[in-house]
Amino acid sequence: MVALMPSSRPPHASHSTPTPSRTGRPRSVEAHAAILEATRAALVELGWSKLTMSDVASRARVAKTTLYRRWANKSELVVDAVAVLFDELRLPDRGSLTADIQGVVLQFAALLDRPEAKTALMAVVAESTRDEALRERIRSAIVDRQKRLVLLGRERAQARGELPYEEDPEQAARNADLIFDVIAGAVVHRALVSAEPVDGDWAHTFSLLLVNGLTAGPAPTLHTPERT
Amino acid sequence: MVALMPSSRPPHASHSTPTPSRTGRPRSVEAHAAILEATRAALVELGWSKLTMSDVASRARVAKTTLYRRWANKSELVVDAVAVLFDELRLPDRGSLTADIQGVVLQFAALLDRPEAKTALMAVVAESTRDEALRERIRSAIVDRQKRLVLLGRERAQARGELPYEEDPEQAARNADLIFDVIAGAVVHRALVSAEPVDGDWAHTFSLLLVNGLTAGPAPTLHTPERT
DNA sequence: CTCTTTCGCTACTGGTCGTAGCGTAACTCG
DNA sequence: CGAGTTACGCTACGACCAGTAGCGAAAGAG
Repeated sequence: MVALMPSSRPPHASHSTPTPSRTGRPRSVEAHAAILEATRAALVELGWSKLTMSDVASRARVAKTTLYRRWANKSELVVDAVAVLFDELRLPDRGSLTADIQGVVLQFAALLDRPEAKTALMAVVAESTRDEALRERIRSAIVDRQKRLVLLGRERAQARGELPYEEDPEQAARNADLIFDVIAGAVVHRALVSAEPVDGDWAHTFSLLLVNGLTAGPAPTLHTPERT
Repeated sequence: MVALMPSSRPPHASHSTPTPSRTGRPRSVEAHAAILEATRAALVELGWSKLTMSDVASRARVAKTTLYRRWANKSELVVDAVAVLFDELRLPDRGSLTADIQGVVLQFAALLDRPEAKTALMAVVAESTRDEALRERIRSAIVDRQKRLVLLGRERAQARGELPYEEDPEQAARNADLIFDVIAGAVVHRALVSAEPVDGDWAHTFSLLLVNGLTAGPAPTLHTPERT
């Protein structure tokens, strides 16, 4: 995890620095948890744009100043509040790569159906286009953590003989990133932009498409063609 | 187009209703264009979160009240301001489906690299999770309009014999939607969430993956498997 | 017991949203 | 040309929010 042990240090830390300062009154762990919980509750009721720091503070029975001592702004707080939801994602072992992908797609869709995740995710990504620190926080707290699902899925598929083992580690990493962007991107776009349901049917068709693409061509290697 | 002829009517219209009211002073077309232009400029300089209606008004040399007479809020204004950018997308005819997809992916990536598109797109989608009217406006002004690219690409591929003709029109529509979500979703995720460059190499590998997926299995038909 | 840091509280500045009310400008119709 | 209708620019306003400052008190560490 990233932000469960409130590890003080400079103004706004909340991740990294496992054993930082030692003296003085420690930050309250209960308050930390209460704030994140209150943030999620406020997201459900109010959504991103109408969520206010004062409201979160009063819900968490905490002074508004305490919020600003721990998070620089609304975006960073919301990232931490929502990040933990994504850690609930699991890769089911259903016997085939297609079925595994379908399973995780449905889980991801269920997560995106929760109002607090729905409204927060896109908003913080939007903010991150103009905030390097926020982008890094999203990456470390959410995105990079969930790549585990792709890596695990590939391992299983390789063990089953559904996917070839890749020799070049750089190539393997690029492919994992590609698969991650395709899966996460497609589901998010379907659920939030197209606003159409991600049901078992869609998830199955999509999984089939992806697995076909992965296994048909002999592992698409890089060509570096001319641009536009 | 949707919002070029400022077609008055009730408080906030700006799309639909081609020839509505007839009497009274007509809305200024110059003001309309100036406002959208000013909105884009403000997005470039300030980004979504720091963009204010007052600022847009003064840039467009227009009273703030005029903005509110035409758009209900910031989100709707920004959707109209940004929508026109997406109409510049073209499907190049490069001789093969893979190359065509790669070309449009690179164009889309270039569009998402523009600060005004980058910061606005995710923000309005985030808002739309709690605003049905806004969601509909995004759909009609941006999303549905760009599905033309998928339909055209499929037509060309079918003419070349790269893709089979689909008999069931419902099935064909579902597949087009799927492809649209996969392409747009993957590119957006790569560019804005993973924040990694969408270069010719990535676009080519992705296109290969997608085309393989489309042509390998005999047109993935729906199975409707059990959920989760 | 002292030092250090966090805490809750109050108060404040600077800024935004969105609206109301007014007199004026522009256009249509008869 | 005149009457009716609608948009416009302007000013002012109320409500609300972000983020900060300064205080005394509390909670641990050594």
